[in-house]
Amino acid sequence: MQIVAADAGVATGTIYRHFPSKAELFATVFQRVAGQEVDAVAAAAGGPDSAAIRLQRVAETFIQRALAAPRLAYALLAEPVDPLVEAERLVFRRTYAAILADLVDDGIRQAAFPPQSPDLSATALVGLLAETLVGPLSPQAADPPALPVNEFTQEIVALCLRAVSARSHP
Amino acid sequence: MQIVAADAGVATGTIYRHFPSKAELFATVFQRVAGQEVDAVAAAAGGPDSAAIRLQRVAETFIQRALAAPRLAYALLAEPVDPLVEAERLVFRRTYAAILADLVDDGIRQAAFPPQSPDLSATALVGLLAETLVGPLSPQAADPPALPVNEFTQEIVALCLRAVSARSHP
DNA sequence: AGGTGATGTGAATCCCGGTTCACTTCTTGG
DNA sequence: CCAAGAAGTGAACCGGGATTCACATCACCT
Repeated sequence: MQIVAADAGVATGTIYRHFPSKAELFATVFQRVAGQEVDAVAAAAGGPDSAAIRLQRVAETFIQRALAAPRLAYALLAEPVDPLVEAERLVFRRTYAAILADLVDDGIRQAAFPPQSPDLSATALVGLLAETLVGPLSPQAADPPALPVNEFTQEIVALCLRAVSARSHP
Repeated sequence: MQIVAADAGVATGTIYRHFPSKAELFATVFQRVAGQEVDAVAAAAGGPDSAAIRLQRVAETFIQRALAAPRLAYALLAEPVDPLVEAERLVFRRTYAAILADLVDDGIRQAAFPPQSPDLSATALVGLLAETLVGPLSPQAADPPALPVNEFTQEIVALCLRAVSARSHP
């Protein structure tokens, strides 16, 4: 809190005129920033295109934004935080999942995707995206990425699309 | 530490005869327990069967063990922990990923799976499994599961298999 | 101008639980 | 049976950092 106050150019006590506790301050910040990310992804999920195309766009948006702001993405996805912030993170992930669930639902209705639980598939996609990104984002993991960014993105997109699409050989 | 000591029937100081700090004690416990889980999954990954069948077995093993010991699974996968334990968790996830990467690699060589980065796909599978399970495992989330256990398991297995398998319509 | 409430200040407080340590008790090899 | 070291004890210590609060300043209204 000392550092936050100094950074903001105010005294420590001043923070407590606006936020009841460190946890709530951090949760509020998380909420705002996460909201912007959600908005970007929600925008990518819209449009008149097929579910597959929209899913591709969502995944690309998610990945590109994460790679463009790795520290932020790491904070939003994986950094250890207060329980109150962790609760906010859960909401954040659920919101992503809700967007994806709608998308998957559309795909099923268009018969582009086979029957499946939209909620479960959406959750799986969130986990898939988050886990594949946490590696490269992790601040100390400075080892050079195994794949060039473009290939990396396309691989993950392919995984997402396959996961919810029909297989050739059941 | 007080509680751990009381639980173990020893004095607090005694713990420090065996472990240099709380973090290292917890990390050691995590390591041991995680090791058992990894062994179980590694066993499921072996055998003479096709990569797809083995992947199915791995996923089923992972899911069933998690659902059988939800609290433990939650602790291993998602519960907030000391940084040192978090590092152990990273190793744990990487170990799972390594097992799966071998499996995916086999599948590609058998031409059962299309070309893809085994490491990336394996990481994706770990994320997919972890995220779909964290919901039901989360201790406070006592809402009745949307799907019966069997269907839940089969859905997740299907997602895993599809994610690494060929699609009918590219 | 004067009063009143909101806002700012930052050193001091307070709390919490991990860790220590002087002492006791057990174990083991000679 | 006796050192001498290992293991056990638990009350007290201690550090760190979030939070408080008595006081100063500001903004705004009459």
